[in-house]
Parts: sequence; structure tokens; C-alpha cells
Amino acid sequence: MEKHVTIKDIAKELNTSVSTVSKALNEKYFDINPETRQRVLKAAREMGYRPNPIARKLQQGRSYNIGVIVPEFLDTFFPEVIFNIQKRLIKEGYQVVVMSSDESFETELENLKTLEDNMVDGLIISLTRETKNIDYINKIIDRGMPVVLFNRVNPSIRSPKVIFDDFKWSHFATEHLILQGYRNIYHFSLPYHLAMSQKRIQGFKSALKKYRIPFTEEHIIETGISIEEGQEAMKRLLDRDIVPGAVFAAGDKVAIGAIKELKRRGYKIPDQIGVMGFTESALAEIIEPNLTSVNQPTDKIADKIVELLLDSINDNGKAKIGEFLIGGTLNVRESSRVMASDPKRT
Amino acid sequence: MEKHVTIKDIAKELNTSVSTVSKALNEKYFDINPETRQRVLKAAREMGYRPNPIARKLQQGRSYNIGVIVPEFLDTFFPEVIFNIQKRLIKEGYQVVVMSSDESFETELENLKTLEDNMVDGLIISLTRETKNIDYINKIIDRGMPVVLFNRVNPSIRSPKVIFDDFKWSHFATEHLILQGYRNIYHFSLPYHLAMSQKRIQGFKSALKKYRIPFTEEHIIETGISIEEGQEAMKRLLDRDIVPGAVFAAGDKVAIGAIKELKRRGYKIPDQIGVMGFTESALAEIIEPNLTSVNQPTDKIADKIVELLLDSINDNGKAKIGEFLIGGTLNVRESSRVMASDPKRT
DNA sequence: CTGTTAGCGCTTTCAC
DNA sequence: GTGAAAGCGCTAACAG
Repeated sequence: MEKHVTIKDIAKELNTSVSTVSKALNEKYFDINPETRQRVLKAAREMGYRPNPIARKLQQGRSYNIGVIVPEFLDTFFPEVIFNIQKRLIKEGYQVVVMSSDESFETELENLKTLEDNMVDGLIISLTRETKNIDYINKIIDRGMPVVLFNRVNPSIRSPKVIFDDFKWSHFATEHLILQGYRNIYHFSLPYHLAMSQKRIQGFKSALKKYRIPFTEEHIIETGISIEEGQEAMKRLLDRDIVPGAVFAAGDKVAIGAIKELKRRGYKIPDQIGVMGFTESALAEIIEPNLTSVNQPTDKIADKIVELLLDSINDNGKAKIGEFLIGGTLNVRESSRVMASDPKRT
Repeated sequence: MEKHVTIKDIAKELNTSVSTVSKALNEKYFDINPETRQRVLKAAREMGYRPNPIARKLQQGRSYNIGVIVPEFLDTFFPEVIFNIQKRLIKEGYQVVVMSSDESFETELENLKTLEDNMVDGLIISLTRETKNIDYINKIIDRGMPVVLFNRVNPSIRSPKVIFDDFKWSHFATEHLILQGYRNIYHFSLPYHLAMSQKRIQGFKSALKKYRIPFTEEHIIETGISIEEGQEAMKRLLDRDIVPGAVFAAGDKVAIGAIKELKRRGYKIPDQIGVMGFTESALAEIIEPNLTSVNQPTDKIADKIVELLLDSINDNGKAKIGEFLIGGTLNVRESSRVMASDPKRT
């Protein structure tokens, strides 16, 4: 098992000092004889030298690693965002380290500590479903760690936050259903305590209001995030002999659950009932009828996250606290298509 | 910005030495006055001390971090496996660091180096589609790093490998179609150069042989891994006026593409044509008709990976080089169900 | 331009 | 039972 080559070894080999070797190896020093530098570089190459980032981290408190903490990555949304974040950060010379909290606040806290202790240069976080206590994150931020939140955020955290413009696109989504002629629209919400659920509910209401469509709180139903939960909610509604004119689900999976139940009972989509999803996934084009949904552009989200994080790293704490809204696309498909009008909105 | 508390700070506070503090903090030392230990522990707690893993790593060359490198995580398979790996390793006191290679050999190599340099205690790897040169991985292994490969493996790598029993389950899958009465079965293969593709092809052939069903190489068609590629392949076949009795696709997405095209042209599944997938995904229960597929148990795969890795870490290099086969489940659904017989196989 | 030295935070001999 | 000192690999003053 060959020992790892260190600058000391190179120094010995070349009968010079470690500091000379170190300087020769580091681009930024110019007070060094070009010849010496070449000799060192050559020796380093030949001896198979590779710098030890651990030692460097210990010395500089800087790692060129960025930590990413997400609540889960079984769904496609987070992997896609991470993928795009990684793509961009690698270009900037950073390495991305991903940890999943598995929707557990406790795990999230551990991940946070691990990454902080490992001296990542910045942190990109999407909170778990459970996260209510945000003291620790704020503490990290106060200690000077650049942090950017996205998607699942908490307004009280003192960092920039990148979120989808849920209000606006929920409004658009609802408006689309209205313009297609649907009435008596039900909104299947994600769990209420998520900030995004509330925004989507408001967008839903706002569109109804705009078109002066009467509305009762009964039209909003709290569901979960899975296909099963969507199907369950639809079932409960139909069992009460309530047949919606349309269902606007705050998540594609919930929408798919609803479609399954509607189909099972023989309802015709989109003719009798319209269905709309949100946060488009690959599933939208597989379910029949294909699901109309709002697409969240993971590339744009990643772009903004990376931009804000690099700003924060370079400006050294002058992070712009606040929300940065990202817009999406309404992809109209069969599940809501009554008339050929109402063009794709971007 | 409060400075990070170190053992030095504690020592100063308590008018003692760093070595005493270090020993008090480390369970394994017994030559220390219990009282002193308590005082140290108390001070550490009060001062908010947290050990610096970087320093520890530098000192011990051990990190309690495990690196995981996967080719992608946009599909559900890898995220699920990672999720399960993480779940198990956390219990053992390890932290899991995930990196994606994005199907690029170059990125894979970088990831490999980053993780090695960061002194992870072990590496779990699934190769990219491109990876042909495995010298570097073997070098790492020879340097003593515990490595376990899974799913996308290369037989020449000197490490344990956890793979799905592609041959056997491909055989079963094909057999199921045969027993359902289908003949003239076409196999839509994944890219040929993947080891698993070859295994699945062999399994396919083996089942045909068992039932003495005539076979020509024409019945095996190389496709890709996407829905589009599956649809494209189906289209090309039908355009040549070849109508299969059944299609056994080596991936669910390919199978779904095939179904789409068949439906578009009005063929009835499963009555006219049977369809079978592989590596079941959530999509199987969304496409209509629901897709019969072979499920790969990501939990069992993760179990085996973790078991082998821990073995390798503890036994210190006495790793069992070789392939460990994991079995699956054949989930029969509508796309291949002609008769009610042929029970679920496990 | 080069070398000596101290130090990042921690563990681990080895004296006392 | 405790502490002084060396060292993990590297960088950064500072002298020369």
C-alpha cells in the first residue's frame, strides 16, 4: 500500500523546503523562480502528488465544497434541482455534497452539523415537512455561513430564499380551468402547514374572485402528497355525493390519485370533470388522460440558488435576505382541454 | 461571529492541558480521574464544544463518512437505493455523502478523487454508462479503500459487487409471457454494452429454449433507456409490418414507450399483444394498462451493499471479491394478463 | 527568490 | 492521573 505523497516528500526529493514546494504548487505566488516551479511541478507529477484537501481545510477553513440538504429525493423534483445545481457549481470549481433528511427534523439537524463541521463553504437547504424550529439554521447563518434556502422555506430564516411563485401560478392554473368553462372547482391542497400550500390556496381563491365565482371553504380540501392520498380524498368526496366540476390538485401525484378514482367510477375526463395538477412530473404524460399541470423549471431554480449562494460567499455575508420568485409554465394537456383556445401560458 | 470552541479553550478555562481534555472527551481512555472527566464534560457542554472532524480526520485518517457515487439520480432506482443505504449506515454511526457522475466518466473520476482525498472510510459505486477504464478504481482498492460496487458493475474490478439476478428474472419474465400463451416475443434490450443487458438477453433466450420456441436474432432489438427510445423502437418495428405477439422490454420506460405506440395504432393490450417491463418503477401502475414488470428490491440491495462494505471496513481489505445476486419479484398486471393463472412469483 | 517557523484542532506517546 | 511535545499536511508570515 503505497504511502500518500506529501509536499514534504517532494521537498526532500528536491532538496528544498516545504514552503517553496507549497508556493510552487500554488498559482497565486509569483515570488518564485520559474525554473524552481517547473522542477517542483515535474517532481509532483512524477511522484503522483495529490494535495490533501483535509489539511488544506484545516489550515484555511475553506473547502470548496457546497453542502446540499433536501428533505427527500425519491420524487423527481429534488434530484432534478440538485443535478442542475451540481452542474453549475462544478464549473465554478466547487464540489457538491448531498444529504437527505428523509423528512425528519432530527436528521436535518444532524446533516446541518455534519456539513458545518466539515467546513463546507456554503449550504443549500430545503426544509423537511417537520421543521418548525429554525434556531439552529439562523445560528449557523449568524456565524457567517452562506446559506440559501429553496422550495421548502421558512420566512424567519435570515437568508435568501428561492421559491416558486405559487400564488401566481396557482391563480393561472385556476383561471385556466375557469376559462375552459369549468365551475364548481375543488382544490386538493397539500398539507396546510406548508407555506406553499397556503400560497396555492390564495392563488386559487384569487382566481375565483376575479371571475366572481362563488366560493365556500368546502371547496378546499387538505390532502397529502401521494397518489393514494389523492385517490382517498376523491373517494371521500364522491362518497358524499359531491361531484366536482373540476379538481385542481396542488400536486401531480394527488391529481393522479383523483383521476384514478374518477376513472374507476366511470366519469369522463375532461368532458364531465376537468383535472389539473401542479409541480409537473414525468407522470403527467403517462397517466391517461395526460395531465394538465404547472411546470416548475428546475434549471432556473438552480440558477438562482447558485447565483445567490456565490454572491453570499463572495460578498461575505451581505446576503440579500428575502424571497426570490421563480415563474413556471402551464402545460395544458388532455385532462382539462375542452376548447382549443386558452393558449399555453409562460 | 463567535469563534468555534476548541479543546484548547476548554483547557484554558479549566487550567488544565489539552491532552487531558482530549482524553476526558474520548471514552476509550481510562487513566483519567473520573472527576476531571466530569469537569471537562461539563465545561464542554456549557461552552458549546463540538469536535472538529476535519482535524480528527487529518490526525487519524478516518472520517466516519461513506461516499456514494451513482451515475444519475433522476430516475427512482438510485435515489431509492441511496435512501436505504443512508438509513442503514446512519444507524452504524456513518454519514453518507452522495455524488452524481451524470453518466460522465470524467465526472466519475473527479468524484472518486474528491471522496478519496476527503478520506471517506468506504466507497459505494455504480458506474456510468461510459466507464470502460477501471484502472483508477482498482488503484484505490489496492491502496486499501473498502469499495462495494452495485448495479452497474465491471467484472474486472477487485471488489464485491451487488447485482440483480438479471439472468434469472429475465428468464422468469419471458417464461411468464410464454405461459400466458404469447409467442413471437420480441426483446427490447437496453444498450448492449451494459453487462446487465447481456444477462437479460441470455435469460430471454434461455426461457425460449426451455419451451422450444424458435428464435432468431431478429427478435432482439437494441434500444435505449427512455420512453422515447422505446416508442421509437416500436414504431420502427411496426413500420416494417412486424407485429409482435408480445414485447419484453428490459426497462419500464422502454416498455411504456412501446405501449404508447401500440395504443396509438389501436392495438389492444394485452389481448392482441402482451407487454412486460423490467426494473419496476412507479410508472408501472400509472400507465394503462398497468404494466407487468420485475421489481428490484432496493432495500435488499442496500442491505447487501452495506453488509459487504462494513465487512470490508472491519476485516480490513479481506473483501470478498465477487458477485452477490439479489432476487426480485414478478408483478403481474394487466399488460400481460391473459389467463388468471401463473401466480405471482417471488 | 528561498527557507525557517508557527499554527490550524486534534490524538498519542512518553515523561513525570 | 496529568501534562509537555510531536505530528497529521498544508499555508503564511517573516527573515534572510
